[in-house]
Amino acid sequence: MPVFSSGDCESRQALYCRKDKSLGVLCSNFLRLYNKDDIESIGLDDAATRLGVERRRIYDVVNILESIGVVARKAKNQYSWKGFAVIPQALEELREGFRENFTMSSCFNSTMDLDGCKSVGSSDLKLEAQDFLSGPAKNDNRREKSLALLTQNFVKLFLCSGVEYITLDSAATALLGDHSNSTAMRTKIRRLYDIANVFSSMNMIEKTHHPETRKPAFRWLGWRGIPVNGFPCPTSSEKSESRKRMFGTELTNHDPKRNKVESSISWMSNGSLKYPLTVKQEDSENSCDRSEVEQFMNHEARGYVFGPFAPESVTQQTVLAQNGARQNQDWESLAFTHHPHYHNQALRDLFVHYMEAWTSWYTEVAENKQAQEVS
DNA sequence: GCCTCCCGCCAATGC
DNA sequence: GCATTGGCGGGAGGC
Repeated sequence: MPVFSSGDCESRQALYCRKDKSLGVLCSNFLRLYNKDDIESIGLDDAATRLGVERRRIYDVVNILESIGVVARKAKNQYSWKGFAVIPQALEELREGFRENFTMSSCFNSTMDLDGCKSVGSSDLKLEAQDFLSGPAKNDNRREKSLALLTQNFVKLFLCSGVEYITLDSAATALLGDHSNSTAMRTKIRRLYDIANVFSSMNMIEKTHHPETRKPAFRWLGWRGIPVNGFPCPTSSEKSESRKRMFGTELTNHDPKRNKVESSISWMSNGSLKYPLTVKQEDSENSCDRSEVEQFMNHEARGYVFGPFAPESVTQQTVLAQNGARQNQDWESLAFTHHPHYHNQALRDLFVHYMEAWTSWYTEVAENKQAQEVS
């Protein structure tokens, strides 16, 4: 008997409800089930039985989680639970691996690409697509197309390009390398929806709209900790979205203004590509604005409140102990580790300015808090 | 109408 | 040869 029964559709027991079957919900349930100290190994058959799904679906979730290190394959049918603590390191490894063999040239002026096509906008990015696609040798066809590798490359798109919003069709084009094959594109986009569902349920990305094109797009949130009580902290764009997607639900199209899929990528003749990006800007309504930082810092000030997925080893006291003097240093090192490494000088300067302002503001907040505690 | 993505077929791979 | 793994795309739910 499944451990987790249907949620929204419980009253419609006999009726089929697609939302209950989504990969995002399954991922949430999977994490809830196995995020425990005493979990050493995860049996796929056991997981399928307890979650009430086919084994095939467990493979999807496990492959995606494995690509960011949350689980690791031990043996046939057996995975070990690594936990959420490994995610920052896994993300950093992806970034580092990317940096080693990736050449990127940012151009923030409206330019012409090599085959003469006008670039999409003022903030375009040229990527050497062949360098970007990391993974096994090209003749290893099956592995090359694996969900795990696709997941890692999808994450790299966010981590290493400096883009804030990515549409799935542009991601598919970037990762596929051949946008003329419509069947392959559709398949790739299907897989990206799967990945997006899982990451969204973990609050690592959010579905929103590209501020320029208004097309459905995904915004990278990164690993910010465990969702509070099963629901993530609202982000700035969530606040501005009139219709909100709740944690653990699917990413079905809820945009009242549907747009026909059209690739926003123009390809260069040498295989390089351009795709629209929105560079993180301080004054952008969708960027990590001050209120969002405040909200994030508020969590820190009183100790992060872990939700149902919280590692049990992380106690409130442990979290509190991390506050105080070490906090600023930790945030700085975290920021250093995870900040985008812009090749563009202007962007780098902007980021440095942003970081300095943030650090200064945080120091002030920390000092005030300390003063309050003393008094 | 069409975006989203579940479902299960079946080929590749492992034992 | 059987079991496991997982790519793939048809087609239907949902907005």
